[in-house]
Formats: sequence, C-alpha cells, structure tokens
Amino acid sequence: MSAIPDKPALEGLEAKWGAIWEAQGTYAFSREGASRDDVYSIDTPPPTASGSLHVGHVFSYTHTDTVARFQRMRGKRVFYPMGWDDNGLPTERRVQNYYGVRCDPSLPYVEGFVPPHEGGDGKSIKAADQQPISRRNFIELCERLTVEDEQQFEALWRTLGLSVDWNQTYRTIGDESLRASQLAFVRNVQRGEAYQAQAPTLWDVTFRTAVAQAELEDREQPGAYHAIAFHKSDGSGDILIDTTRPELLAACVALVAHPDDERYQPLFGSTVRTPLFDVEVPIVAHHLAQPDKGTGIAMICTFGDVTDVVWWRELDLPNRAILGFDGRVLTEAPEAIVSEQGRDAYAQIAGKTVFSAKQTVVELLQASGELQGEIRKITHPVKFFEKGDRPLEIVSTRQWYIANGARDEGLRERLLAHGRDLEWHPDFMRVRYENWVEGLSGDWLISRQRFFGVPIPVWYPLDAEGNPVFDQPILPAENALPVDPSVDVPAGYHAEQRGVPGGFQGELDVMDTWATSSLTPQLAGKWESDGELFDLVYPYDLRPQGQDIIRTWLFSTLLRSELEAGRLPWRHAGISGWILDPDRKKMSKSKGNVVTPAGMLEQHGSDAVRYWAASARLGTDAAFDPQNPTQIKIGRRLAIKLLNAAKFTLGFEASGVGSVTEPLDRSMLAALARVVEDSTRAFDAYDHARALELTESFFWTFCDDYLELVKERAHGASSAEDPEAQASAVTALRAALSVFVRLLAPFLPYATEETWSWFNEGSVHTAAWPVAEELRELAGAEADAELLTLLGGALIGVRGAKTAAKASQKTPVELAVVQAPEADAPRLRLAAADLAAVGRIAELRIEAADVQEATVAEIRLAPVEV
RNA sequence: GGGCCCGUAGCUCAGCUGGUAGAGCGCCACGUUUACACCGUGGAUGUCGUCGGUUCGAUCCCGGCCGGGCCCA
Repeated sequence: MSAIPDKPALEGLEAKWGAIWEAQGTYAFSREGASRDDVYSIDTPPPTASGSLHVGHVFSYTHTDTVARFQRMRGKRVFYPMGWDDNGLPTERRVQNYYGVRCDPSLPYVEGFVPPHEGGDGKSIKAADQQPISRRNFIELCERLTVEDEQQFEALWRTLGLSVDWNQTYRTIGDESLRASQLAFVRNVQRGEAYQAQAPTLWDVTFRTAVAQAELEDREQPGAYHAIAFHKSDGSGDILIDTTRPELLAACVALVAHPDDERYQPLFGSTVRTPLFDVEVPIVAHHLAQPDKGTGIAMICTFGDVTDVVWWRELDLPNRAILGFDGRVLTEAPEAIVSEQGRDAYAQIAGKTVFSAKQTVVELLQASGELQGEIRKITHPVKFFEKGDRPLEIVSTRQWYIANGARDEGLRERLLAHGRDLEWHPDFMRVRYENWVEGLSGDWLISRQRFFGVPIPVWYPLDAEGNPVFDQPILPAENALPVDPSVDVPAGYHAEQRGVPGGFQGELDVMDTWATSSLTPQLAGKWESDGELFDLVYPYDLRPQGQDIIRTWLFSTLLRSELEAGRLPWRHAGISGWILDPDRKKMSKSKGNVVTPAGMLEQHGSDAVRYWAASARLGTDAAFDPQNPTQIKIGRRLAIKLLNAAKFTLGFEASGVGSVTEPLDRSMLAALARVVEDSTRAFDAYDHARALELTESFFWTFCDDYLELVKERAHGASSAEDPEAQASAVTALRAALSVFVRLLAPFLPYATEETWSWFNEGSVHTAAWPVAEELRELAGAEADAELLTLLGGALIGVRGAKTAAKASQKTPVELAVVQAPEADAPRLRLAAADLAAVGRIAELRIEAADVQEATVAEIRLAPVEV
C-alpha cells in the first residue's frame, strides 16, 4: 500500500503505473496449467504501423481493452496480443517518400546502401527523382522504417493503457508469419482451394498490380457518351451504340442488347462490322444489357468493365485485349484486325495512354463520320482500387486465387452458416457480412505484383525451350518454410538451373496483404509451431474490428479458418463505429480534420480519453469535436472525483470497521449490489457503454447524496454516543469504495489503480470483479435499497429551500417538516438523524401526509449571525 | 436499384419485454461547506422527424413519406 497524497492528481499516473505494470507483468498471459475454459482470447486487429495514427484507433482499441480488463478481473487468463500488419502498399509508399527510393527488381543488391533521403514527407521527392534500388535493398528499408513506426504505435498503446501482453507481439511480415502464411497457402494448394488461372484481372496501372474485389470502390467520375455507328454486315444500314470508352473500339468483340428488347430482337445472330477497324462482330442477347441506357445496345470490349468480363465469359466471346500492364495500348494489334485501314487506325493508337487513345479514336471517328451527334457529358460510377487514384483497367493475366465460395455453392453455404453462428455486436452487422458473401462474383485473387509481402512459395519448371510450365508448380516441403522462390532453390534442382531450359524459375509475386492478415488467429496463436498454445486460444473468444473491414479482414479470416479447420475462428465479433467530426463527416486525412491521439492523451490524460471512447456503444458512431471535447472533460472530472472521494473515504477513523447496522448504509450497499449485477450483465452482453453508465451514475449518487448524508456520522461527530453507527458508516463506505474502484477499473485504469493502491496490495486489474453477494452480506437480507433515493429526495428539498433563501448550505435550520406518503414516512424516520446532520436541522419532523413524494412542507432557517 | 443504421431538451446521447420522457454538457441563480473551484447546491428547457394504422393507451409495434449516414449493385 502507498500513502495517500495530500492533493491527488491525474498527472503522471500514466508513466508511474505503466512502468509498474510492465515490471510486474500485470497483463502477461499465464498459460501454466491452463485449460481452454480458463482463457479469454482476443484476435486483436494488427494496425499498419506505417499508416497514420488517428483518434479512430484510440476509440476502437479502448472498446476492446475494457472487455479484456473485465474478463481478466473475472478470473480469465486473458490472451491479448498485439500484431503489426506492415506488409503491403502503404509501407512501400511510405518508404518511397521517406527515403526517396523505388524498387526495381532488375537491379542487383548493394551492400551498405545509404538512401538519398531520410524523413522525406513525400512532397519534396518526385517519383521521377526517386532512386531505383534492388528488391532486397528496398525490403531492408521497409523493415527498418516499420520497426521505427511500430515503436511509436506501441508507445501510444501503452500510454492509452491497453492491457496488451507485449510478450505476444507478432508482425505479419516476420519470419514466423511468413512460415505460417506460406504453410496455409501450400495446404490450400494441396487441397485444391488455391489455384492459378489466366483470367481478366482488375489492374491498377499506377501500382502495376492486380487487386481483389474486396479492395474496389466506386467513385463518381466525369465521362461522356459517344454515339458510334456500326455497319450491318449485310449492308442494310447502321446500328448506333453509346459508349463512354471509344478507345476500346479495337477490342470490341460483340454488340449486346437485352433479350426482351423488341428493337434489337430481329438482329440477334446477325453481325456488324466495327467502324475504323473493320472487324466483324456478332450481335448477341444478354439480360445484363440495359434497354434504357443509351441506345439500349452496347459494345462488348475485352475489357472495359466488369460487366464486359461477365459477358465475355458467359457468351463465350474471343479475347482481343489491347491494354497493357502500364495502362497503354499494346503495340501489337489483335489478330482480328486484318484490313489495311484497320491496321492503320490501330497504329495511330498503339503505345498511347487510355486518355490520348480516346482522343485519337474520337478524331478518327469524326473524320470518317462514324461518330454521330454531340458528345454528351455525364458522371458515372467507375471502379477504383481503394488506395489508388486512377481508374482500374482490366487486363488478362495469370494469377493465383483462393476459393471463397463465389463458385462453390457448398462453401458459400458453410460461410453463411458460420456468419449465423457468430455472435455479432451489434447484431445487425451480420447483414453486411451476408450481403458480401452473397454478392461475391469471383474467387479471391491473392497475387500482387509488389515487393514487401509474403512471397508466393512456388516455382515453375522450365521446358526445353525455357518456357515455364505453369500448370505444374513446384511446392516447397512444409519443413523448408519459409522460402523466397526468387532466392531459394526447389528440391531436386541446383541454383545454376534458375532460368535455364530444363531448369526452373521462381514465382516473383507476393501475396495480398489480406492473405496474411486473414491468418491473425493462427499467427498470434503460433499455429503449427506451438500446438499447446494454439489449442488454448483457438477458436478465439473475440474478434474486435471496424465495420469498414467486414468484407476484407473479417470475411477472409473466417474463410481461412473454414478452409483449414472447418470452423469459426471466434465466438464473438465486436464491431466499432466511426469517429465523426462536428459536421458529421467521417474523419479522414484528406479532409484535414484528423486529430493526433498522442497530443490528445497528453492534454487530457488517458483515463479521460478512454472515458470518451468507452461511452460509445459498439457499432455506434461517435462525434468528436477537438475544439470542444465535452465527453473527455466529463471523463476527466470522473477520474478526479474518484481520487478525491477515495481520499475522503479512507480518511475516516476505521478502527471499528466490522458490521453495517444503520438503515441508510444498508440501503446504499443494497442499491450498489444491483448496480454490480446490472453492470456485469451489460459487460457480458458486450455493452461496455451501459456498464460504464450504470456505474458512473450511481457513483455520483454515492458522492452527492450518500457521502454527504453520512459524513457527519463517519467523522465521529456523534461517535461518543454511538460508535457503532460511526463504524457502520465507515464499513459501508470502504466496502462501496472497493466495489466502485473495481467497477471503474476497465474504463479508468490509471485513476483506479492509484486509488486501489491506497488501501490494497496488488493491482486492481488482477483483483476480483465485484459480485453482489459481497455487498448483500454486509447489507443484510432486509436492506431497503430504495431508502437512499427516498432520503435523497428529502435532501433536495432541504437544499432547495436554502438555495431559494440565498443562504449557504451550512446555514442551520431551526425546524424542518418533511411530509411523505404514508408508506414512506416510517422508512424516512429510520435515517432521520443523517438528514438532520447534513442539513444542520435542530428539529426535524417527518409526517405522513397525502403527498406524491417526500417534500419539505416547512423550513425555518436560523437567523443569520452578524 | 437492393439492404442496413439513425432522426428524443441548444449540444452529445440514454430510454430494457408499449403505461403520456431522462442524464451530462451548456445556460440561469445561489454558495469559499476542513474530499474535490479540474468544486458544490438549486432551477428552466421537449407537439420524442412526419403522416397513417394496431391498441384502452405508442418515443417504443406495423406501413408510407421526409431528412442524415453507410454497405452492396
């Protein structure tokens, strides 16, 4: 126990207790002799440390921490790890800007490489000025910077007071993660769940990588309809189509209209010739054609958008792709363009960007008279990579996929069943998951043509001509993992055979970030390397996360768990809402409304900030106005109040502590017992905000009414006459304080720990969560829980009378008459002495009368002494 | 176009299985009361978005509409 300071304060508590918790291993996961039932495990979201810290992090991680602390106090061994998800594009981009470099895999490794810049902000270094470096050098810089970034995040988490076990930290790009991630992939391949295919692929031309359906977003973009005349092959006239992408005319493979569209029904089965390029294409019918859009008949190109891909696949059309990985028109014209005029036209767009190719095609069509009418400007939704800033193109490439139920009804049904079994908080978030699973249109593309990621662990044999045999990939043995196929040599080959006919080549692509982070339960639980630990924590109790990544992280984790183990990876999913700025806008960097959390914690104190976060329920957005942080100030006030109330309570003479005899004391304890029950129930239902509200609300009643009512008695003002009554008050006060401190511990870890240390050994955070019985035992079976409220009402009457008389609250009262309903009057009389004491009432009469509630019927203040 | 969430005091939000509204902040007034001036005490404030329906009775249930936000097409 430590001494109570003269003037308790919140300042400095973070540093003081953070160090003690670390030194004493307060939050360490103890696995000795544990069984699964003893454990509460959390699949913590691994933040991207190279990303920016923002208040949203503080918000959602606090939600999780309140649950972790509650479970720990209930006696669970809490497995609460922290991971860092550092592979992927955000880190690569940050490294490029920070060091002024970019990765060029064709370059050799440079020993002792010194980057041209250190700490660039990304604006000073243009892409063209970035120094090209080898893949290995680039990855080394990624490693270096992420380690620094992780330290910043960790410092923030520690200051915020997250009760993470820092011994359980992992990195999604660490060696163990590489091994587990590749192992899961190899098994996916062996079971036929992972495969490679040559297929149309969503492609970001800036980052030059494929992206998955889950990473798409629609953005409204300006565009323009161009009316283009196709010529019927039988020479009977033209057909006008509207298109926003005339530059893809050379990739046209058909025209399509709705099967019910009477305007075009007679033409189905006939053919037309494309303008400029003079290629014969069929007119086909498909239900996805929209009769009310443009002229009702559209051109199908390989590939203008995802609908083109559907048409191409379902209508079995040829592939005449003309766009390359760089977003430019390929040099070689499709074989279908044979006429001299057509090849001339193609030569004019070859090598051009989409933008200039469009201009050229429009000019050519205008010259030939095949562009009809005005070009009509519109805005329409266009698919973007969520992290990109140029529209996605669709190119035909060979990529690796993982089955996700899009093409497998059985798998889809199992995934939906898991979604129903999972307990969602709030429940309606389940719908987001179901919508996503039901809307999947293709398997999960996991290949990324990037650098800082988990290498896809395969090689391909080279045939006699030196061409890779893609359909016979060579997989590593499980005990050889992790591997880097661009460096390591597959079993049965020599290093000299790399790239040689009859030899092998390594896969260069890495996995999608989500393909690794979808394994966080396995990574944190040391799957296939520490089976005992894994069995203790998996399936996890809780997956906390944001609502924005239900379709990515939650879905993909559930998928991997289903594929590997056929079961849910967790029992509960807790989904946090957004932080909104005062204008109800989602906070984001581009809006410039982001507040740095470190400064916020520094300014207001961690407990105060946590209070703000914890007062929002799961799934509910929280408004945050940095100019006027009302909720944070309230939290700060609560924390300070706790310190002061504890100091006061502990200051009373306590030698007689033992039993509670006074009716008012027993009432307060009985009422608090209810709060304990309700608060516990709320926590069990993952409603931390309600648990906080219940406790906080009764804590203020405790301070404002109960403490005021009993402080004279507790001071021993009348102890000469009744030491038992004094001891009763102090016993009740101490018991209540102990319970309040524990009830508030998940929310205000610093103020509660400080307070706890004044009258207990050990940490409050490993103390037992309070139970109603410990209070009821003291209160006695016949305690009147409502008495405190009743008396509080009468007290308000007395205070009100003094306020109305503009008198001080300590003004003595000669006579007060309290009228109460027939049933209440005798109860009030039981605590009359306490009321008289706090009100300084010389003569207090309590009368039964025909009134709704206790009211002060008459009050006579003593004359003011001059 | 399909779906989800929300609309309660000036602000932020509670309101459990239907019985004519609550908290905190802010505001006004009062008070140096030996836990707390980062304080205490008291007070005022609402056609519970709107229109219908069910019901003895609806903020709460059902339907339409308006407004805000989000997800999926």
